Amino acid sequence: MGIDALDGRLITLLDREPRIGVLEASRRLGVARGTVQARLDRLRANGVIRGFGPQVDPAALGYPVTAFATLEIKQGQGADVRAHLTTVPEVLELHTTTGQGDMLCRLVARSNADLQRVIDRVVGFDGIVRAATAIVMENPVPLRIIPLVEQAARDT
Amino acid sequence: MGIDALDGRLITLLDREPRIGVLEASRRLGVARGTVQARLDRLRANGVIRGFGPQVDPAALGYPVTAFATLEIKQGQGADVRAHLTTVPEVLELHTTTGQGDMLCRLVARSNADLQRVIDRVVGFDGIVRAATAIVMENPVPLRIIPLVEQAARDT
DNA sequence: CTCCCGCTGTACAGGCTGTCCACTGAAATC
DNA sequence: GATTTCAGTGGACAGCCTGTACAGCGGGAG
Repeated sequence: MGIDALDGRLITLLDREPRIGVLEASRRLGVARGTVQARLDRLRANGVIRGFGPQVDPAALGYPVTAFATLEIKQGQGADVRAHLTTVPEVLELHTTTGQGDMLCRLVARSNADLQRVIDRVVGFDGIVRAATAIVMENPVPLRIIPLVEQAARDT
Repeated sequence: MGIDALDGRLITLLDREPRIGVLEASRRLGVARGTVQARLDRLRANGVIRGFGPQVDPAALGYPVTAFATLEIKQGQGADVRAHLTTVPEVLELHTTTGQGDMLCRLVARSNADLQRVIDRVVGFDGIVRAATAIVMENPVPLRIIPLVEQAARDT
């Protein structure tokens, strides 16, 4: 169920150079091509690797502003709020968290001014009682997974 | 600088089926292969597509618990705190936000009990004054980008 | 009206993928 | 100690895709 050192090295390698392909990866790792192929198949089957979709940068799309909004939800309105937020393209992510009907969502906007429009659209819904927004100024640690992969590989 | 409808369709297609490759994509989109190749090159050059790295699921690695922690930082300790959090593998993401020395980070852990260990490690650092943690219960909208891509393509 | 740019269709060589097989070595089982 | 099982190895094959190049075409900009 976990991953071993070879799995870890493989994932790390693919993360750094996704274009290399199975054959080149086997050369870099010093194993047979079939081994890499089998490992990859297993990692995908186990759900460890979900896929190799394109990583799109919202900033390059014209949405350089990121914010996190904490939403307080009226009792029993959870499903409606979820459905509402799903329809807003600027909502990149939504979580329900511990606490009284709280949700946390990640937003992007074209500018600080545009963020106001997005927030209005997000909170302009009956089930939402209150919202607190934190605008992101810096991103010292962009979403990463490699350190965790190496930790998981070490634990084996 | 923006993207057009074809770019949008291409990104959406690659997001759904990353394995298809340039030739198959050109067939699906009804354009010449060279066009897809040129579009992809441009999207990567513009930074719209950062890469095609593997999408790893922390839960499948043995870290099914996610939490968000808001940290209050002592004046002038920002850099030190960043350096500290960078060394914690369970910190997947770190942002500095508006407000007095506030940071927001995403954490994962092996269990709710293990989350305590992670939090202790995160906040066990001088520059951190206070921490508030919200544990994720559900994830109704997983990190997504396609709706935004389609919106950006429409705006052209 | 003309230039420029992007798209098309085509061509070519090279390399990679998917798949199969027999062999080896080590760990687990009896 | 002998055997079964499993993962990895090295090799082979056909098929397809990639990277690259080039000439022709059409529309938009000047």
